[in-house]
Amino acid sequence: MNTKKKIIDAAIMLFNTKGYDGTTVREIAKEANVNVANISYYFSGKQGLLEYVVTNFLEEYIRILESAFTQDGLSPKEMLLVIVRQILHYQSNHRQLTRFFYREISLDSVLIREIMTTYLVREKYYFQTIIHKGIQQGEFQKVSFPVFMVQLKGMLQSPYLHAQYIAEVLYAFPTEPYFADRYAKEVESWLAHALYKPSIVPMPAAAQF
Amino acid sequence: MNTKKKIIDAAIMLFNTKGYDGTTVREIAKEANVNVANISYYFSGKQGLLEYVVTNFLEEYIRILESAFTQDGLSPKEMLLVIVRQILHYQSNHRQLTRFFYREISLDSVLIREIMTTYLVREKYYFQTIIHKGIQQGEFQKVSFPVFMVQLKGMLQSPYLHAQYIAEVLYAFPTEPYFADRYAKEVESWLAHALYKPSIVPMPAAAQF
Amino acid sequence: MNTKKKIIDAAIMLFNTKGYDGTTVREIAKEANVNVANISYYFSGKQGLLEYVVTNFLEEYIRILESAFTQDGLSPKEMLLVIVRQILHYQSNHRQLTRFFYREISLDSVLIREIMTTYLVREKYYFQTIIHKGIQQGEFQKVSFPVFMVQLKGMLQSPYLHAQYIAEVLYAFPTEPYFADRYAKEVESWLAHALYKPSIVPMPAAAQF
Amino acid sequence: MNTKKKIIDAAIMLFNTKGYDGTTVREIAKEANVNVANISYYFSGKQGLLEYVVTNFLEEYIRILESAFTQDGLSPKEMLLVIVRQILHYQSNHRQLTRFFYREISLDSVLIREIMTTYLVREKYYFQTIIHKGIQQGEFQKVSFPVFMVQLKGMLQSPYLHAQYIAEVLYAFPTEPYFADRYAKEVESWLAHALYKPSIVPMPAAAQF
DNA sequence: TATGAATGAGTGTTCATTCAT
DNA sequence: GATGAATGAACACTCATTCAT
Repeated sequence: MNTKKKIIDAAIMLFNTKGYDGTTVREIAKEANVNVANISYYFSGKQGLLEYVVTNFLEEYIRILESAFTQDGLSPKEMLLVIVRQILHYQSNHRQLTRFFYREISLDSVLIREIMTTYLVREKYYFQTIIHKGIQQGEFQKVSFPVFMVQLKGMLQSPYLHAQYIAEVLYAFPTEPYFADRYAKEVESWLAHALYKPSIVPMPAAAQF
Repeated sequence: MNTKKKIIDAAIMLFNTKGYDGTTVREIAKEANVNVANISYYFSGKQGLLEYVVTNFLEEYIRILESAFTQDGLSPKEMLLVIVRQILHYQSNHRQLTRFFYREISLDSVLIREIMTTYLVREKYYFQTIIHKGIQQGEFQKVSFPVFMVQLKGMLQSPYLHAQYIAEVLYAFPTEPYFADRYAKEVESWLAHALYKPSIVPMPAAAQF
Repeated sequence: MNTKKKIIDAAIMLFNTKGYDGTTVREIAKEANVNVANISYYFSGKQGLLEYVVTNFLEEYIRILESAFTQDGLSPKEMLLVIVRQILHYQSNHRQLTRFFYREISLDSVLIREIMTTYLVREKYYFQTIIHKGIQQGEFQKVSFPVFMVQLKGMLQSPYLHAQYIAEVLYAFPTEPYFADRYAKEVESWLAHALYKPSIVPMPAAAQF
Repeated sequence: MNTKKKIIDAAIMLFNTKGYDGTTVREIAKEANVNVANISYYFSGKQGLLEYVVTNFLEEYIRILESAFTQDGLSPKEMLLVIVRQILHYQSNHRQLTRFFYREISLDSVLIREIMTTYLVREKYYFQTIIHKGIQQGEFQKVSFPVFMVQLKGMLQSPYLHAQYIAEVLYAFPTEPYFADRYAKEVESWLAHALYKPSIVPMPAAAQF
């Protein structure tokens, strides 16, 4: 494996474990088994490494939204479902990066925010368009978009932000399919409950057991 | 205002804004308008200050659970509702502390975790007992407790973890009653949907508009 | 016991154990069970406490020299013997202070030196006068005074400077009479050998066993 | 000259002048004309620098003992004489290090002591073996080994511990050959007097003038 | 006399980064 | 590309001391 990749992997692992400020470039270099100076060489410093990692995550995240959004023949309901499923899937394949990202982005770091804003505005555009279309087409109820988005984000990020709590207090295993599937079902159930017109509300997920 | 209190307030503000590792004791001292040495004098160092702040938050949080739990004549459903409302209320009165706490606790800091574990285990006990009682009494459906807890935490914490996003991207105002009330209603709606027996599921909150 | 005395005792103990620079006023105050501010109050600071302690030691030390020097009817030989015995006796009654003093005085501290010089010059005067008188009167051989003084100081101070070494490596007990007496005899034996005219050289102490 | 060496030299000079605790790393760095961080870089901190310097001194010291000890054809008397002369010679070539070392070792620093003990035990072994052999072979009188060692150490170290006193009070010059030679002769004279069988006691050194 | 609160200066150490090789 | 040496700035913390009470 090449130096650049080794640095990225080590950085994601350590940023996740100890936070960005709590991680030193020397730790990253040691974990990656490369010389410290390479971090400045490849990413022009620690900040650059963070931006690289964050940007990569966001690129992929937006790609998911975009691809579902531009897919033909999908109703708003189906589109939303595809997005939620793919996001959950992508996140579970990049657990460390996801967890780090969701924690660190809430920091008021000016530099990170400049990168973030672009992507978050695009994210908002996609979701808002889908929701509005769904309401116009009568598929969705009239919901408050901000409230819906905050709830959705909470639902999607919670298993990652509480990864340690889940394992050490609840004794559940977020990495195993059972928990992930069960959680995904509940999210979809909430989605149906919160958005869909009453006529089409399915039985709550919990009631299916 | 006395020195100790000034330090605590400045610390909560800065920890929230820049994270624990991203905040220096000198910044805290400057913000609090006191001498740096006082932080070590009163809290035996930066780490001690963090522990003090975190412990205080948890004490209050557990007190809410405990008080609802020991209140006579409440059904599981009512108990849960009281708890959720009081937590949301307490959180909105301590926005900065709440936001900082929910972000920072996910870090693998050994020292913090020792404090955390005690409280989280107690928190689990209260919720688990309520849920189990509700199921036994036929008020609640049979739900997976871990999955429920992760969802609940996501719901309760999301407005704080995304405070900046809400303000700067969604242009909503989490500090104003409208958003808070609306959000609280949706959380209660989700709670009803996820937990209550189908027969008693109310119309979705969104449908009421 | 009053505050001042408690501070002095604690200071001597700690200065001896950890050195002057290695001891903090807070440690002294804690050991003495008094408030820190009292040290500044009674001795105008740490430096003042040191000077007080050192001065006291030197006062007593010079008093021994003076008293033997002004005693009537003593030959130089007898005078020297009285002095050596009394110094050894005084030192063994103030082990910690002695040990600390002999170590710390070699430091090039300007402030301490000002105090020291006065006393050391007087010390030199007494010894030099005795030695010269002894030589003139034919009791002593013609010795180099500086060389003699350096040797004498080495002999007198060695058990204190190597207190720990004696106990932990040689497994001897400098505090017990046996070692002290034996050591005193050897010092006197060396004194006789180094100073006295050949005709009056006694059998070496060691040969008496 | 390279950075590491420059730091060592500056440290020895300053440790000798102001003591270990009285010297700051910044002073060392300034004296050595290097950046402060280099001290941590090369010696992992101030304590490490001390250990490095002390260890080096002890290594050389033990080497002297060992080399005389393993030299063929030397009687105990000759062996002791060789050792004493070489130690005095080595010390006079490393005056600052010697002086600092003899002063600082008497401090009860735990870390330093761990290093010391090993070497001091070996030192004891060499001297004890020589003395015992000398007694068995009838060359030496029966002396108390601990008392002898304490006297010997006093004799060997005194010129260094009182360097300043010698210069500023006695107006002698310990660095010049005259004083050093004269002092060495007296030490050897004491050695002969204290150890050798009466039949072979030479005239006291002082009597030769 | 005696004290707890508070301070400014200075402590050893660690930081991300640079640069010649 | 990659490295070890070196740096200046910043870090948390401790120091002796002061002062109102």
